[in-house]
Amino acid sequence: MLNEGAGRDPAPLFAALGDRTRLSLLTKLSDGPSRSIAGLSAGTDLTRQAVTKHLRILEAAGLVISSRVGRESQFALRPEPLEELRVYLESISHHWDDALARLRVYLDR
Amino acid sequence: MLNEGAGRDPAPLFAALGDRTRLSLLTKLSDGPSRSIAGLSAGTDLTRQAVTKHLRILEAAGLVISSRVGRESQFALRPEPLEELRVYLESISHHWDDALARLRVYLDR
DNA sequence: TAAATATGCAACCATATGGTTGCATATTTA
DNA sequence: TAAATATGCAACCATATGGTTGCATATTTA
Repeated sequence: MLNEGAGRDPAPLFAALGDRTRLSLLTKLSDGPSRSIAGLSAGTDLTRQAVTKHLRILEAAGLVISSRVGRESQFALRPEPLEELRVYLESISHHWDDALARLRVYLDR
Repeated sequence: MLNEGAGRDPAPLFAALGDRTRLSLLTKLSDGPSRSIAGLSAGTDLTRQAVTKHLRILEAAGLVISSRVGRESQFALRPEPLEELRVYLESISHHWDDALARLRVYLDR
């Protein structure tokens, strides 16, 4: 059986990524330095408050970090969890490939 | 700006993975051949109906495929979407790394 | 200092989500 | 054929989720 891994439960992380708006925010933040809430809200059809909620969810998942700079809140990407998930997905795929290989050996003999 | 990619919107896929029960089902299915609903429900503290709902969600996301065999429904993993997501996560991380590199060049000059 | 800008917080809302129970139906198996 | 097994479908429920509006507060800027 596939080891669930030493890391934390990946489900909440996937859930944090399971929203178009949040993926879009991460994409914007992957583009360069940190941005303010107003900056991230511009161009969206959502209210600033809605965007703020999404940012807090991303922050709770560890996908972004925020810091107050003057009157604005700056958000920046934290890529570590993305890497964690990448490894996790890879482990499932590999485990599946191994299982298929074993099955093939079994069928061919 | 990071290209959203030629593939479909990854948000629904992430959402499908954003649940402990569903991740656990995928893990079980990555272990080997297909299993019936009853087989997948055994050992869970959920009802068979709840597990069925999760399986249908995974199926709608393309993460598993089902086929009726006699009186039972067999479910098997479909690893392709996992690979898609892996690539997607990788692209965000890479994009971020590139942005950081550019920033560094800018600061150092 | 007064006006403008950038947030934070709370209360509310409609709908989605994760589960359950109850009952019908299709296949096997004794 | 009768009992057991494996599902499917529907109706219901409590709570989570994604958004909004309204108003207060902290910083800048003119």
